[in-house]
Amino acid sequence: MADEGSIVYLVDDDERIRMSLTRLLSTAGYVVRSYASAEDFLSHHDPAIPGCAVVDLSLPGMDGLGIQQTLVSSQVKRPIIFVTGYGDIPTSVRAMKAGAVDFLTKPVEASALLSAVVHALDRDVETRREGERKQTVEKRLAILTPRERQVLAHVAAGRLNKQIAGDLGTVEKTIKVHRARMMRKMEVRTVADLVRLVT
Amino acid sequence: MADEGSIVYLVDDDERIRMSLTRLLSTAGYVVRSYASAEDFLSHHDPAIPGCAVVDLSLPGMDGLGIQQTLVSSQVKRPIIFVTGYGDIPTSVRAMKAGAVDFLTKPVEASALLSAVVHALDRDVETRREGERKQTVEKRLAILTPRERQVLAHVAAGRLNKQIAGDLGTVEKTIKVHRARMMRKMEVRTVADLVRLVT
DNA sequence: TCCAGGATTGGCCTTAGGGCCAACTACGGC
DNA sequence: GCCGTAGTTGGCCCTAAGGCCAATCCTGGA
Repeated sequence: MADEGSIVYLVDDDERIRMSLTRLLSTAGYVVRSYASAEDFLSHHDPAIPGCAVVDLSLPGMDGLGIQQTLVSSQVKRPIIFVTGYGDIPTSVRAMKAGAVDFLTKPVEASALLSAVVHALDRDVETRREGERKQTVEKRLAILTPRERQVLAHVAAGRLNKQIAGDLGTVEKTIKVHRARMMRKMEVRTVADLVRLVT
Repeated sequence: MADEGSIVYLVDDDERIRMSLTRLLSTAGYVVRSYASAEDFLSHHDPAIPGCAVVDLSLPGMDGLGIQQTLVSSQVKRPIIFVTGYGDIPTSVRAMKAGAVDFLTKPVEASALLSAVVHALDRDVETRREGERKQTVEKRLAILTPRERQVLAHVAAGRLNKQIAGDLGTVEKTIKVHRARMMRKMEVRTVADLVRLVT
Protein backbone atom coordinates (compact mmCIF):
# COMPACT_ATOMS: atom_id res chain seq x y z
CA MET A 1 0.00 0.00 0.00
CA ALA A 2 1.24 3.44 -0.90
CA ASP A 3 0.40 5.12 2.40
CA GLU A 4 1.83 2.42 4.58
CA GLY A 5 3.59 3.87 7.58
CA SER A 6 1.75 7.18 7.40
CA ILE A 7 0.59 8.56 10.70
CA VAL A 8 -3.05 8.60 11.73
CA TYR A 9 -3.85 10.78 14.74
CA LEU A 10 -6.73 9.32 16.67
CA VAL A 11 -8.68 11.46 19.11
CA ASP A 12 -11.39 9.74 21.16
CA ASP A 13 -12.20 9.82 24.85
CA ASP A 14 -13.39 6.22 24.90
CA GLU A 15 -10.43 3.97 25.50
CA ARG A 16 -12.16 0.92 24.02
CA ILE A 17 -12.77 2.81 20.81
CA ARG A 18 -9.16 3.96 20.74
CA MET A 19 -7.98 0.38 21.20
CA SER A 20 -10.35 -0.91 18.57
CA LEU A 21 -9.54 1.69 15.93
CA THR A 22 -5.84 1.58 16.67
CA ARG A 23 -5.92 -2.12 16.07
CA LEU A 24 -7.83 -1.68 12.82
CA LEU A 25 -5.56 1.04 11.50
CA SER A 26 -2.36 -0.65 12.62
CA THR A 27 -3.36 -3.82 10.87
CA ALA A 28 -3.86 -1.78 7.71
CA GLY A 29 -0.26 -0.63 8.00
CA TYR A 30 -0.64 2.81 9.53
CA VAL A 31 1.21 4.23 12.48
CA VAL A 32 -1.39 5.39 15.00
CA ARG A 33 -1.03 7.98 17.73
CA SER A 34 -4.04 8.26 19.99
CA TYR A 35 -5.21 10.99 22.32
CA ALA A 36 -8.06 11.08 24.82
CA SER A 37 -8.82 14.78 24.47
CA ALA A 38 -8.68 17.69 22.07
CA GLU A 39 -6.31 19.55 24.35
CA ASP A 40 -3.96 16.59 24.57
CA PHE A 41 -3.96 16.18 20.81
CA LEU A 42 -3.48 19.86 19.98
CA SER A 43 -0.72 20.40 22.51
CA HIS A 44 1.30 17.56 21.01
CA HIS A 45 0.37 18.29 17.43
CA ASP A 46 3.08 19.04 14.89
CA PRO A 47 1.64 20.28 11.58
CA ALA A 48 4.91 19.47 9.86
CA ILE A 49 4.38 15.74 10.21
CA PRO A 50 2.35 14.24 7.34
CA GLY A 51 -0.79 12.33 8.17
CA CYS A 52 -4.47 12.70 8.93
CA ALA A 53 -6.69 12.84 11.98
CA VAL A 54 -9.62 10.65 12.99
CA VAL A 55 -11.58 12.63 15.52
CA ASP A 56 -14.55 11.79 17.71
CA LEU A 57 -17.07 14.60 17.59
CA SER A 58 -18.01 14.59 21.27
CA LEU A 59 -15.10 15.00 23.60
CA PRO A 60 -14.80 16.32 27.14
CA GLY A 61 -13.67 19.93 27.05
CA MET A 62 -13.09 21.10 23.48
CA ASP A 63 -15.04 18.96 21.02
CA GLY A 64 -14.19 17.71 17.55
CA LEU A 65 -15.43 20.80 15.76
CA GLY A 66 -13.29 22.84 18.15
CA ILE A 67 -10.23 20.93 17.00
CA GLN A 68 -11.17 21.60 13.38
CA GLN A 69 -11.74 25.30 14.00
CA THR A 70 -8.47 25.58 15.86
CA LEU A 71 -6.55 23.96 13.05
CA VAL A 72 -8.34 25.88 10.30
CA SER A 73 -7.88 29.25 11.96
CA SER A 74 -4.17 28.55 12.44
CA GLN A 75 -3.85 27.65 8.73
CA VAL A 76 -3.08 24.01 9.50
CA LYS A 77 -4.44 21.85 6.72
CA ARG A 78 -4.47 18.53 8.60
CA PRO A 79 -7.23 16.45 6.95
CA ILE A 80 -9.88 15.39 9.48
CA ILE A 81 -12.23 12.43 9.49
CA PHE A 82 -14.97 12.77 12.06
CA VAL A 83 -16.61 9.83 13.78
CA THR A 84 -19.59 10.25 16.04
CA GLY A 85 -22.32 8.42 17.84
CA TYR A 86 -24.56 11.35 18.59
CA GLY A 87 -24.13 13.88 15.80
CA ASP A 88 -26.86 15.73 13.96
CA ILE A 89 -27.13 16.91 10.38
CA PRO A 90 -26.26 20.58 10.95
CA THR A 91 -23.08 19.53 12.71
CA SER A 92 -22.03 17.16 9.97
CA VAL A 93 -22.74 19.81 7.36
CA ARG A 94 -20.74 22.40 9.24
CA ALA A 95 -17.84 19.98 9.52
CA MET A 96 -17.92 19.16 5.82
CA LYS A 97 -18.15 22.83 4.83
CA ALA A 98 -15.12 23.49 7.04
CA GLY A 99 -13.20 20.95 4.99
CA ALA A 100 -13.62 17.62 6.77
CA VAL A 101 -12.73 14.65 4.58
CA ASP A 102 -15.57 12.54 5.91
CA PHE A 103 -18.05 12.32 8.73
CA LEU A 104 -18.80 8.76 9.84
CA THR A 105 -21.36 7.51 12.31
CA LYS A 106 -20.68 4.91 15.00
CA PRO A 107 -20.50 2.06 14.87
CA VAL A 108 -17.84 2.84 12.27
CA GLU A 109 -17.57 0.41 9.41
CA ALA A 110 -13.99 -0.70 8.96
CA SER A 111 -14.07 -0.36 5.19
CA ALA A 112 -15.57 3.13 5.37
CA LEU A 113 -12.93 4.32 7.80
CA LEU A 114 -10.06 2.82 5.84
CA SER A 115 -11.36 4.32 2.64
CA ALA A 116 -11.70 7.72 4.30
CA VAL A 117 -8.15 7.46 5.64
CA VAL A 118 -6.82 6.75 2.18
CA HIS A 119 -8.58 9.82 0.83
CA ALA A 120 -7.42 11.94 3.74
CA LEU A 121 -3.81 10.93 3.27
CA ASP A 122 -4.06 11.61 -0.43
CA ARG A 123 -5.33 15.06 0.30
CA ASP A 124 -2.57 15.61 2.82
CA VAL A 125 0.09 14.67 0.30
CA GLU A 126 -1.41 17.02 -2.25
CA THR A 127 -1.68 19.86 0.23
CA ARG A 128 1.92 19.43 1.29
CA ARG A 129 3.15 19.31 -2.27
CA GLU A 130 1.40 22.58 -3.01
CA GLY A 131 2.59 24.08 0.27
CA GLU A 132 6.20 23.26 -0.51
CA ARG A 133 5.87 24.80 -3.93
CA LYS A 134 4.56 28.00 -2.41
CA GLN A 135 7.33 27.99 0.18
CA THR A 136 9.94 27.70 -2.52
CA VAL A 137 8.47 30.60 -4.44
CA GLU A 138 8.18 32.73 -1.30
CA LYS A 139 11.81 32.09 -0.42
CA ARG A 140 12.92 33.22 -3.83
CA LEU A 141 10.69 36.28 -3.81
CA ALA A 142 12.12 37.18 -0.42
CA ILE A 143 15.62 37.66 -1.77
CA LEU A 144 14.52 40.02 -4.54
CA THR A 145 15.18 43.73 -4.11
CA PRO A 146 12.10 46.01 -4.31
CA ARG A 147 13.05 47.07 -7.80
CA GLU A 148 13.45 43.48 -8.94
CA ARG A 149 10.00 42.68 -7.60
CA GLN A 150 8.54 45.52 -9.63
CA VAL A 151 10.29 44.29 -12.72
CA LEU A 152 9.09 40.75 -12.01
CA ALA A 153 5.48 41.92 -12.02
CA HIS A 154 5.90 43.64 -15.38
CA VAL A 155 7.81 40.76 -16.96
CA ALA A 156 5.20 38.24 -15.79
CA ALA A 157 2.57 40.49 -17.34
CA GLY A 158 4.36 40.14 -20.66
CA ARG A 159 5.62 43.69 -20.97
CA LEU A 160 8.68 44.67 -22.99
CA ASN A 161 11.80 46.03 -21.29
CA LYS A 162 11.24 49.33 -23.05
CA GLN A 163 7.70 49.62 -21.71
CA ILE A 164 8.74 48.62 -18.22
CA ALA A 165 11.43 51.28 -18.31
CA GLY A 166 8.85 53.89 -19.19
CA ASP A 167 6.53 52.79 -16.40
CA LEU A 168 9.29 52.75 -13.82
CA GLY A 169 10.81 56.01 -15.02
CA THR A 170 14.15 54.66 -16.10
CA VAL A 171 15.86 53.34 -19.24
CA GLU A 172 15.77 49.96 -20.94
CA LYS A 173 19.34 49.08 -20.03
CA THR A 174 18.57 49.35 -16.34
CA ILE A 175 15.56 47.10 -16.68
CA LYS A 176 17.65 44.51 -18.47
CA VAL A 177 19.97 44.34 -15.50
CA HIS A 178 17.18 44.07 -12.94
CA ARG A 179 15.45 41.52 -15.10
CA ALA A 180 18.49 39.32 -15.48
CA ARG A 181 19.18 39.39 -11.74
CA MET A 182 15.52 38.68 -10.97
CA MET A 183 15.43 35.68 -13.31
CA ARG A 184 18.57 34.28 -11.66
CA LYS A 185 17.16 34.69 -8.18
CA MET A 186 13.86 33.12 -9.18
CA GLU A 187 15.83 30.27 -10.74
CA VAL A 188 13.99 30.32 -14.02
CA ARG A 189 15.37 30.68 -17.51
CA THR A 190 12.30 31.60 -19.52
CA VAL A 191 9.33 33.89 -19.15
CA ALA A 192 7.08 30.85 -19.47
CA ASP A 193 8.67 29.26 -16.41
CA LEU A 194 8.38 32.52 -14.51
CA VAL A 195 4.69 32.89 -15.25
CA ARG A 196 3.96 29.33 -14.23
CA LEU A 197 5.94 29.82 -11.02
CA VAL A 198 4.19 32.96 -9.84
CA THR A 199 0.68 32.13 -11.05
CA MET B 1 -28.82 43.26 -3.98
CA ALA B 2 -26.37 41.95 -6.50
CA ASP B 3 -28.20 38.71 -7.28
CA GLU B 4 -31.60 40.26 -7.66
CA GLY B 5 -33.53 38.67 -10.48
CA SER B 6 -31.43 35.52 -10.51
CA ILE B 7 -33.37 32.31 -10.89
CA VAL B 8 -33.87 29.87 -8.04
CA TYR B 9 -35.19 26.45 -9.07
CA LEU B 10 -37.31 25.00 -6.30
CA VAL B 11 -38.06 21.27 -6.22
CA ASP B 12 -40.44 20.04 -3.53
CA ASP B 13 -43.45 17.75 -3.67
CA ASP B 14 -45.27 19.61 -0.89
CA GLU B 15 -47.23 22.43 -2.41
CA ARG B 16 -47.42 24.36 0.84
CA ILE B 17 -43.66 24.30 1.11
CA ARG B 18 -43.35 25.44 -2.49
CA MET B 19 -45.72 28.32 -1.81
CA SER B 20 -43.97 29.26 1.35
CA LEU B 21 -40.44 29.18 -0.04
CA THR B 22 -41.49 30.83 -3.28
CA ARG B 23 -42.90 33.67 -1.27
CA LEU B 24 -39.76 33.96 0.82
CA LEU B 25 -37.43 33.89 -2.17
CA SER B 26 -39.56 36.21 -4.29
CA THR B 27 -39.65 38.74 -1.51
CA ALA B 28 -35.87 38.62 -1.43
CA GLY B 29 -35.87 39.58 -5.10
CA TYR B 30 -35.30 36.23 -6.78
CA VAL B 31 -37.22 34.76 -9.67
CA VAL B 32 -38.49 31.36 -8.56
CA ARG B 33 -39.46 28.39 -10.70
CA SER B 34 -40.93 25.52 -8.78
CA TYR B 35 -41.36 21.86 -9.62
CA ALA B 36 -43.13 19.05 -7.78
CA SER B 37 -40.81 16.26 -8.87
CA ALA B 38 -37.27 15.51 -9.91
CA GLU B 39 -38.45 14.34 -13.31
CA ASP B 40 -40.41 17.53 -13.90
CA PHE B 41 -37.44 19.66 -12.90
CA LEU B 42 -34.86 17.76 -14.93
CA SER B 43 -36.97 17.60 -18.07
CA HIS B 44 -37.37 21.37 -18.07
CA HIS B 45 -33.88 22.16 -16.89
CA ASP B 46 -31.60 24.30 -19.01
CA PRO B 47 -28.01 24.30 -17.70
CA ALA B 48 -27.30 27.44 -19.69
CA ILE B 49 -29.50 29.58 -17.49
CA PRO B 50 -27.70 30.97 -14.43
CA GLY B 51 -29.12 30.24 -11.01
CA CYS B 52 -29.22 27.66 -8.24
CA ALA B 53 -31.50 24.89 -7.07
CA VAL B 54 -33.23 24.38 -3.75
CA VAL B 55 -34.15 20.71 -3.58
CA ASP B 56 -36.15 18.67 -1.12
CA LEU B 57 -34.35 15.44 -0.34
CA SER B 58 -37.36 13.15 -0.32
CA LEU B 59 -39.40 13.25 -3.48
CA PRO B 60 -41.71 10.76 -5.13
CA GLY B 61 -39.82 8.90 -7.84
CA MET B 62 -36.26 10.14 -8.14
CA ASP B 63 -35.14 11.79 -4.93
CA GLY B 64 -32.94 14.82 -4.31
CA LEU B 65 -29.69 12.90 -4.40
CA GLY B 66 -30.83 11.44 -7.70
CA ILE B 67 -31.13 14.94 -9.11
CA GLN B 68 -27.66 15.76 -7.89
CA GLN B 69 -26.16 12.59 -9.33
CA THR B 70 -27.89 13.19 -12.64
CA LEU B 71 -26.56 16.72 -12.88
CA VAL B 72 -23.06 15.80 -11.72
CA SER B 73 -22.73 12.89 -14.12
CA SER B 74 -23.83 15.08 -17.00
CA GLN B 75 -21.23 17.69 -16.05
CA VAL B 76 -23.85 20.25 -15.09
CA LYS B 77 -22.51 22.42 -12.27
CA ARG B 78 -25.85 23.78 -11.04
CA PRO B 79 -25.31 24.58 -7.32
CA ILE B 80 -27.74 22.68 -5.11
CA ILE B 81 -29.09 23.48 -1.66
CA PHE B 82 -30.83 20.55 -0.04
CA VAL B 83 -33.68 20.88 2.41
CA THR B 84 -35.06 17.91 4.24
CA GLY B 85 -37.31 16.85 7.07
CA TYR B 86 -36.15 13.27 7.40
CA GLY B 87 -32.52 13.12 6.38
CA ASP B 88 -29.73 11.34 8.14
CA ILE B 89 -26.04 12.10 8.53
CA PRO B 90 -24.70 9.72 5.87
CA THR B 91 -27.05 11.26 3.35
CA SER B 92 -26.07 14.82 4.20
CA VAL B 93 -22.40 13.89 4.04
CA ARG B 94 -22.82 12.22 0.69
CA ALA B 95 -24.61 15.29 -0.64
CA MET B 96 -21.90 17.64 0.62
CA LYS B 97 -19.12 15.45 -0.79
CA ALA B 98 -20.90 15.52 -4.13
CA GLY B 99 -20.70 19.30 -4.07
CA ALA B 100 -23.92 20.50 -2.46
CA VAL B 101 -23.74 24.10 -1.30
CA ASP B 102 -25.69 23.43 1.86
CA PHE B 103 -27.97 20.88 3.48
CA LEU B 104 -30.70 22.41 5.62
CA THR B 105 -33.20 20.72 7.88
CA LYS B 106 -36.88 21.55 8.00
CA PRO B 107 -38.32 23.70 9.25
CA VAL B 108 -35.96 25.82 7.19
CA GLU B 109 -34.86 29.05 8.76
CA ALA B 110 -35.41 31.93 6.36
CA SER B 111 -32.04 33.51 7.07
CA ALA B 112 -30.22 30.22 6.60
CA LEU B 113 -31.88 29.59 3.26
CA LEU B 114 -31.30 33.09 1.97
CA SER B 115 -27.69 32.94 3.03
CA ALA B 116 -27.25 29.59 1.29
CA VAL B 117 -28.85 30.97 -1.88
CA VAL B 118 -26.43 33.88 -1.91
CA HIS B 119 -23.51 31.48 -1.64
CA ALA B 120 -24.96 29.19 -4.27
CA LEU B 121 -25.45 32.02 -6.74
CA ASP B 122 -21.93 33.26 -6.06
CA ARG B 123 -20.61 29.83 -6.82
CA ASP B 124 -22.70 29.66 -9.97
CA VAL B 125 -21.33 32.96 -11.21
CA GLU B 126 -17.79 31.81 -10.54
CA THR B 127 -18.35 28.47 -12.23
CA ARG B 128 -19.82 30.15 -15.28
CA ARG B 129 -16.98 32.65 -15.49
CA GLU B 130 -14.47 29.82 -15.45
CA GLY B 131 -16.54 27.81 -17.89
CA GLU B 132 -16.66 30.67 -20.38
CA ARG B 133 -12.93 31.12 -20.11
CA LYS B 134 -12.39 27.46 -20.89
CA GLN B 135 -14.85 27.66 -23.77
CA THR B 136 -12.95 30.56 -25.26
CA VAL B 137 -9.66 28.71 -25.01
CA GLU B 138 -11.18 25.55 -26.47
CA LYS B 139 -12.61 27.46 -29.42
CA ARG B 140 -9.23 28.93 -30.20
CA LEU B 141 -7.44 25.61 -29.80
CA ALA B 142 -9.98 24.07 -32.16
CA ILE B 143 -8.90 26.22 -35.10
CA LEU B 144 -5.23 25.34 -34.72
CA THR B 145 -3.70 22.89 -37.16
CA PRO B 146 -2.08 19.78 -35.63
CA ARG B 147 1.35 21.25 -36.22
CA GLU B 148 0.41 24.52 -34.58
CA ARG B 149 -0.83 22.63 -31.55
CA GLN B 150 2.50 20.87 -31.23
CA VAL B 151 4.32 24.15 -31.48
CA LEU B 152 1.98 25.65 -28.90
CA ALA B 153 2.92 22.97 -26.39
CA HIS B 154 6.62 23.62 -26.89
CA VAL B 155 6.30 27.40 -26.77
CA ALA B 156 4.22 27.24 -23.58
CA ALA B 157 6.94 25.05 -22.12
CA GLY B 158 9.41 27.85 -22.76
CA ARG B 159 11.43 26.16 -25.48
CA LEU B 160 13.39 28.03 -28.15
CA ASN B 161 12.39 27.90 -31.80
CA LYS B 162 15.63 26.15 -32.57
CA GLN B 163 14.96 23.43 -30.00
CA ILE B 164 11.38 23.00 -31.14
CA ALA B 165 12.62 22.60 -34.70
CA GLY B 166 14.97 19.85 -33.59
CA ASP B 167 12.22 18.04 -31.71
CA LEU B 168 9.77 18.25 -34.58
CA GLY B 169 12.36 17.38 -37.19
CA THR B 170 12.29 20.60 -39.14
CA VAL B 171 14.09 23.94 -39.27
CA GLU B 172 13.77 27.07 -37.18
CA LYS B 173 12.22 29.12 -39.96
CA THR B 174 9.28 26.74 -40.23
CA ILE B 175 8.69 26.87 -36.51
CA LYS B 176 8.66 30.66 -36.63
CA VAL B 177 5.83 30.55 -39.14
CA HIS B 178 3.77 28.02 -37.17
CA ARG B 179 4.44 29.95 -34.01
CA ALA B 180 3.32 33.28 -35.46
CA ARG B 181 0.13 31.75 -36.86
CA MET B 182 -0.55 29.96 -33.57
CA MET B 183 -0.14 33.16 -31.56
CA ARG B 184 -2.56 34.97 -33.87
CA LYS B 185 -5.17 32.23 -33.61
CA MET B 186 -4.84 32.10 -29.82
CA GLU B 187 -5.19 35.89 -29.79
CA VAL B 188 -2.20 36.50 -27.56
CA ARG B 189 0.81 38.69 -28.18
CA THR B 190 3.27 37.43 -25.61
CA VAL B 191 4.42 34.09 -24.28
CA ALA B 192 3.32 35.21 -20.81
CA ASP B 193 -0.26 35.65 -22.03
CA LEU B 194 -0.14 32.29 -23.78
CA VAL B 195 1.03 30.46 -20.67
CA ARG B 196 -1.64 32.09 -18.53
CA LEU B 197 -4.27 31.19 -21.09
CA VAL B 198 -3.47 27.50 -21.40
CA THR B 199 -2.55 26.84 -17.77
C1' DT C 1 34.52 58.13 7.52
C1' DC C 2 34.66 54.24 4.65
C1' DC C 3 32.05 50.04 2.92
C1' DA C 4 28.36 47.07 1.05
C1' DG C 5 24.23 46.72 -1.27
C1' DG C 6 21.01 48.58 -4.41
C1' DA C 7 19.95 51.32 -8.39
C1' DT C 8 21.54 53.24 -12.42
C1' DT C 9 23.70 53.78 -17.15
C1' DG C 10 26.86 53.08 -21.23
C1' DG C 11 29.05 50.37 -24.85
C1' DC C 12 29.53 46.19 -27.45
C1' DC C 13 28.25 41.93 -29.31
C1' DT C 14 25.38 37.71 -29.91
C1' DT C 15 21.27 35.25 -30.01
C1' DA C 16 16.28 35.04 -30.39
C1' DG C 17 11.85 36.45 -32.12
C1' DG C 18 8.94 38.20 -35.59
C1' DG C 19 7.13 40.59 -39.96
C1' DC C 20 6.91 40.47 -45.14
C1' DC C 21 7.25 38.45 -49.65
C1' DA C 22 7.78 34.45 -52.29
C1' DA C 23 7.76 29.68 -53.43
C1' DC C 24 7.33 24.59 -53.33
C1' DT C 25 5.06 20.12 -51.92
C1' DA C 26 1.41 16.92 -50.45
C1' DC C 27 -3.32 15.62 -49.97
C1' DG C 28 -8.20 15.44 -50.08
C1' DG C 29 -12.19 16.85 -52.76
C1' DC C 30 -15.14 18.64 -56.49
C1' DG D 1 -7.04 17.97 -63.47
C1' DC D 2 -7.80 22.30 -60.55
C1' DC D 3 -8.35 24.29 -55.78
C1' DG D 4 -7.74 25.05 -50.89
C1' DT D 5 -5.46 23.83 -46.68
C1' DA D 6 -1.46 22.49 -44.29
C1' DG D 7 3.31 22.17 -43.99
C1' DT D 8 7.63 23.68 -45.60
C1' DT D 9 11.72 26.73 -46.59
C1' DG D 10 14.53 30.88 -48.06
C1' DG D 11 15.89 35.73 -47.86
C1' DC D 12 15.91 40.25 -45.75
C1' DC D 13 15.45 43.27 -42.06
C1' DC D 14 14.25 45.03 -37.61
C1' DT D 15 13.32 44.68 -32.79
C1' DA D 16 13.95 42.41 -28.30
C1' DA D 17 16.61 40.02 -24.97
C1' DG D 18 20.70 38.90 -22.70
C1' DG D 19 25.74 38.50 -21.48
C1' DC D 20 30.11 41.00 -20.20
C1' DC D 21 32.86 44.82 -18.57
C1' DA D 22 32.94 49.19 -16.57
C1' DA D 23 31.38 53.06 -13.99
C1' DT D 24 28.41 56.38 -11.16
C1' DC D 25 25.46 57.60 -7.16
C1' DC D 26 23.16 57.07 -2.77
C1' DT D 27 22.18 55.28 1.79
C1' DG D 28 22.31 52.82 5.99
C1' DG D 29 25.65 51.11 9.02
C1' DA D 30 30.24 49.45 11.18
